[in-house]
Amino acid sequence: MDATNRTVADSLVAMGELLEIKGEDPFKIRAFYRAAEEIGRLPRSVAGMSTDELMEIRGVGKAIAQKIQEIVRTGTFTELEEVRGTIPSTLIELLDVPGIGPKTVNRLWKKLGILTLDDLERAARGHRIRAIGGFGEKKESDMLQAIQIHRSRSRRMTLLEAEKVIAKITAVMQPGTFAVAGSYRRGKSTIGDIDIVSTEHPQALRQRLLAASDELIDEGERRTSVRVDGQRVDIRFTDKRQCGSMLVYLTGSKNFNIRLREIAIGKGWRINEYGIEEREAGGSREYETEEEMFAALGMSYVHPHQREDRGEIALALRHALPEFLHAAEIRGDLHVHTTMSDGHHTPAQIAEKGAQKGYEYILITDHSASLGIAEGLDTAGLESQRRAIDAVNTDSSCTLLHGVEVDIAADGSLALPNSALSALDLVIASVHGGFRQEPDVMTRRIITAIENEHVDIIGHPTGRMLGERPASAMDMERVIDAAAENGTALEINASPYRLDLDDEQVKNARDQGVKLALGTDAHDIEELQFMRFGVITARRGWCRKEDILNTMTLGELKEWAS
DNA sequence: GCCGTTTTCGGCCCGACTGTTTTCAGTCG
Repeated sequence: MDATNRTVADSLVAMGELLEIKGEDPFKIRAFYRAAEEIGRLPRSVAGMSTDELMEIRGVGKAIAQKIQEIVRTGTFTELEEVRGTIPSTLIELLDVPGIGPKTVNRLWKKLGILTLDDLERAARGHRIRAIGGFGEKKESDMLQAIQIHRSRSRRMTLLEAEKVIAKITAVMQPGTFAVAGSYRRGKSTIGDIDIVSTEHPQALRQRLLAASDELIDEGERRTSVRVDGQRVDIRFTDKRQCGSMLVYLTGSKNFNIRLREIAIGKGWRINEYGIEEREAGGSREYETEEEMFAALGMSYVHPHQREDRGEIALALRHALPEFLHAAEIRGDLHVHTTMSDGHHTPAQIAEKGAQKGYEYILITDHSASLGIAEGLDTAGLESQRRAIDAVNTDSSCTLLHGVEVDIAADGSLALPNSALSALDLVIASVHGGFRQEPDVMTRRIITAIENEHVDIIGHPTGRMLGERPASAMDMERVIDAAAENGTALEINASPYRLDLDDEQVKNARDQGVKLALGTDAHDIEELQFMRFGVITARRGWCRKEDILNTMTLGELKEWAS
């Protein structure tokens, strides 16, 4: 995201958090969060936008538009600094502790002078919390436990980690009685917790759930929450007749559900997880499937991958949702390593696995020699690899294309000469070091690579490693424009540790007519299965078949590259 | 603070679960 937009969004969120602690009007607070969210996903930089232009952004009115302009100029805004003068900013950290909200933070601060996590821990250990009205012993010990959980906070799961947790918990559930919902079902790149809908009886499932989990967080008649491998799992119990509304509710996203409920209000209805009620008449309807519920709202079915309130609801109401990419349309993998750099398998083994998967082609892209972390190929190495690939291709239903993943140096130059690159079928260029350059330097570095006529695809464009390394700061709008101008594709790196570009960047690139290339970055033939994560990310980025290089036939792909 | 196919004022999604102040506020998703 643009660095300025990040600053603006962060300031607006900080304002919201401080106002919550202050006890301001919840709707005013939500307005700040909503505006921050919209700014965060905006492809354009807000720097330099006029008040009128800013007010065209959803959730931005005159007041916030002026605050945004002030943040662009000064890095903050007057009201935020004023609130900071009355409410210590350190209190925001306390909001992250599970079970502690703004009201609690306010009282802890005013009554006990608690400003930090350490203050809170000392107060709880010293049994000073229970002295305030409204808090008892249980609350005190819960807080101590919550502080521990917060400190050892397990970061958000990758999709692979989420699948391990899901496998563990659903192993004790009866086949056909459950469905996984939540952000996993929507295919988000990282997952905070697991949500499951179950039609079993809570009491019947209780013992099995306990046996499969580390800890019971809480349980009621309709919901049980447990911890598995340090991660929260919520199981929501429902009747088969209400499965549809429960799945919609539990799948989210939150903003998508809010929009659905607003639509229902316009019709005089109320949506909840049990179905749709008529506000006046009091009648209610149940939906066994999601499809029936969408139909009742007068919309086409919205697939979970699109349920983010990014414009899909308006299209569904007009029955104008496009057909998005399907996994079956993928004809090959466009980023795979072999033993000739840091991969574990030979070209022959990769071709065999590709054939098993029904692929028409796989693009072999070993690292270039400059790269310190991996044994890379120089010009001579590429020539010998060409012979190895030709030999495999004489006898394989899956054609190996010869490419390279050439390193983009700090100044944007490439680690192999153009003469070597021109002999290849396709060239990926990627950044593998110096991730923390100044945004403008990084932007120019990538654009320089995009402008090289031999470069076909920019690999993992932001360099992020989920939970490990943030995306490099750069002006993605300029990168996308340059890719569009030069006909260079951007990669959707399908590795569950990367998923780079992310879904929103994919959508922005797609909207500008940039082609996207799906590559697993496999270093082992088992990792070719990561393609499914790339397909999901492409779908979340609203890609249709024609936006994706990998849906081309071998002939079309060669034609595109030449 | 935002917003408008009843509205420029008066709304703003909806419910589960917990602890504790026994009827509900706070937190969470």
